[in-house]
Amino acid sequence: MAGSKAASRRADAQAAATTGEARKEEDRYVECRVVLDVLDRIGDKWTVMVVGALSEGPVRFNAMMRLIEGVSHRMLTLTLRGLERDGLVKRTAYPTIPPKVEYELTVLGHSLIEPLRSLSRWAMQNRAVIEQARQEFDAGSGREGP
Amino acid sequence: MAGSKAASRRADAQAAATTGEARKEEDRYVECRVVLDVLDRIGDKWTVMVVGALSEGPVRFNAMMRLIEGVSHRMLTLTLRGLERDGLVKRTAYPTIPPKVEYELTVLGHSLIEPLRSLSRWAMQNRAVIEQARQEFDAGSGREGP
DNA sequence: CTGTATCCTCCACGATACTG
DNA sequence: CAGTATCGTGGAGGATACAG
Repeated sequence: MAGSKAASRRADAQAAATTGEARKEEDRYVECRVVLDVLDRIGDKWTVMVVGALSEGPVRFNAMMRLIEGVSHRMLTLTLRGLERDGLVKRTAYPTIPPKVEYELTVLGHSLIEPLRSLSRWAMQNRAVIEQARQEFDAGSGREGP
Repeated sequence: MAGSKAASRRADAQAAATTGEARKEEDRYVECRVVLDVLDRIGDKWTVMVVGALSEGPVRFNAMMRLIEGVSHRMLTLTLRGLERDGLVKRTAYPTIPPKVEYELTVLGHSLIEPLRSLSRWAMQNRAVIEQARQEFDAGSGREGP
């Protein structure tokens, strides 16, 4: 059957752009790409912590440094740059001495919190089940015969 | 204010376990850990694709290999192991010749799709805004004076 | 205080080959 | 067909030093 291979999806969809089938294929393809794109950003450990830290208001650079505990100077900078680039975080520099820079979530940034909470809820609800599954798996792997 | 540093949260919460303040602190700490734990699993590129591939029914190993396009033999195995270990995927081996192994989402695995869709929706709704933000950022960085 | 650049380490992942 | 083991490498991320 044509179109079963991901590599050919775009071509297939283009060749038969009017078909409902092809549109569905193409939609799934695009959706996957987009989700992956988002996950590349927010699936990152530090990004989650930064968003969490900013969720209740503006925070200064050094404050976050202390708040997040374990993040390196470099990674915090990079993470904030990434978020700023994507329009999720607003950076405000006050030209004082010493310099003072505040970071805060944009409207877009805040809107991300909701779906993130969705994941959070799932995680909290199922952490016990998962933990148990892990233990059973680790116990069962290696001795299933005599 | 005591407890502002993440490193001391556990100790603080323990020391004043009955305080509402401390409980809130501790809750946030645990929630963060748990979300990070989940993200370590599902934030991964291949994991998302695997869950997607399995979302509509059981699939055999080689079928996924072809379905996912780009995943290596090794990574697919590792990803599936991880998901199986966490109880998100069920592995069924038929002792035929040649061997036939089917993977499918467990109930727990299916329940993950919902929050994943939540993210997906967000991503689809805001991809244009994000893309524009990126272009503006990339354009603005480097020439903001003359 | 905030930001950038440099070096260096380590491990995640792909390629490959072998077994059941 | 499915799974495991081994090796080689690119790049992510920490440490550090310096600049504005």
